Amino acid sequence: MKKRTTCNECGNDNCLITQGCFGEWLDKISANLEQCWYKKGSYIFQEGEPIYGIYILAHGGIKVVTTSIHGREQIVRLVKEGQIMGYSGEGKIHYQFNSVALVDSKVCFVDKEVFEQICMNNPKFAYNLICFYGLELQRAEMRVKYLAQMSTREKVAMAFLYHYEIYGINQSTKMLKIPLTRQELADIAGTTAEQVTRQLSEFERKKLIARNKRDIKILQIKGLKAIIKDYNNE
Amino acid sequence: MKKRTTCNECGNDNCLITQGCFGEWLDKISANLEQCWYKKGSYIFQEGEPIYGIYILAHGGIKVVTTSIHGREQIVRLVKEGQIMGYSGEGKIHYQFNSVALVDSKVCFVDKEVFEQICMNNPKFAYNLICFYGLELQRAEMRVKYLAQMSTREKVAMAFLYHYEIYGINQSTKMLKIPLTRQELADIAGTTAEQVTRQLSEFERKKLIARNKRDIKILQIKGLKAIIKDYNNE
DNA sequence: CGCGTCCTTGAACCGCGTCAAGCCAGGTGG
DNA sequence: CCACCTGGCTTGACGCGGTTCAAGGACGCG
Repeated sequence: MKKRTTCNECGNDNCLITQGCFGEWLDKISANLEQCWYKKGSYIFQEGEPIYGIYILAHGGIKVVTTSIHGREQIVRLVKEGQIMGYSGEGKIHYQFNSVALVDSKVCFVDKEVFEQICMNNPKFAYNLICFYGLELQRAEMRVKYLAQMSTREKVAMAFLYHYEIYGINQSTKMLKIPLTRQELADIAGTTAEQVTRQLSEFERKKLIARNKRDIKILQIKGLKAIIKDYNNE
Repeated sequence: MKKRTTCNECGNDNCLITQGCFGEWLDKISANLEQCWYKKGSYIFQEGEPIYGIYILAHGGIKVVTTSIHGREQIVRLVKEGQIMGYSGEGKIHYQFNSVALVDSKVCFVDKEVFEQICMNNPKFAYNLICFYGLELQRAEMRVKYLAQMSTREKVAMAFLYHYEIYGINQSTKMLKIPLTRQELADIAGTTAEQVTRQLSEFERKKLIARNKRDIKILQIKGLKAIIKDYNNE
């Protein structure tokens, strides 16, 4: 087991905790935090399990995914470092989704009651969280729109850009930081792996991307965005 | 212009404000609240407009909708009385959606700065809002899953149940409280009005619903839910 | 080397979106 | 009162995009 870090030591600038909680509260949270490392492919939580608290992704990458209709999977969200997952207010008491590590990941867990206390006593944290949820909700609503109405080509481009926005690229190689399989891209786009392959071949022919074995390099972000007529980033 | 009501007089049990704010804050909010009545079909806000604050639906029904890809519209959310719409944290400064009254509606508006103050000084309100957003986010993510993978029949059943869950039925007539056109149902389901008609005929043949002119009566909720294999309400 | 996994490409089927025509109810005006 | 028009609803026929099925290649691992 690797070494445990406190919130003060963590150094993750994007963490909602360290951005919104200060002083003694940081110590209190650190004392009540559980940290776990998950190997690539392992589950953080699964559909149907009771909800005991929230998870914060400290390091790595995670997909939130549903075991799904007609045997297919659907990735409903990609989680970025510092973001929260698995909490849903007081209404639901069981997870509706699975959460799977895309790469080896470090995750912090906060108990439900502690979480409520943090919200009630750290207004800055609560406000930041409200903003985060607001944005995430908008993103989800945009995805509702996209999935409902786009052609396969647009959806694949969209999945690609979504992945790029969340995890970014390795500056030196220009390759996507966290590689996804064709099937995983299809699970984001809401289509099949075959269609993803076809569209990627198409994109390569148009010099928008380059493929080296299984790795993908983005050549023209603008070209990809142009595929989706009304894509907006702002 | 109809009479203005304060938060103390409003009597809406579901309002996030009255559930989470108390005493002098209720007075302060009332003093800073703008109330407007919107006729059926008119816009509360439109895509591209700057965001000055948040809207709370006091009475009526509202759809959040996008002018959309390939000329079609997509309803991304139905808003219930007491719920919040139009806020998205500090990142976005323009609305990404249109908001349209489904029936004559009364809406309260709170300025951005006032809203931030409310969040920072009413922990109960902030916590409730976090829970609300968490639930709404889950709902949106479920819709991502549904739209991406369901057949048209399932999507229409889904749209129907969604509408039913949000606005409910008139207890005496058993008709849906807020009637939607075929096109609006299609805009929820992510399909066309023709498909909605076909599926409704099908549902009628199976005695799941009854149609009287344009009004729809639900006969068997369970039957509709059964169409969507893994529909869960909990 | 053999096996499993992932990727790629082609071919065939079919669900659903599109187009078109007709129906019904409500509104308006003569 | 009827004639006419308009907007929403219904149903049928057609064609295309995308899913499915199948076969073969590339790569990694024991």
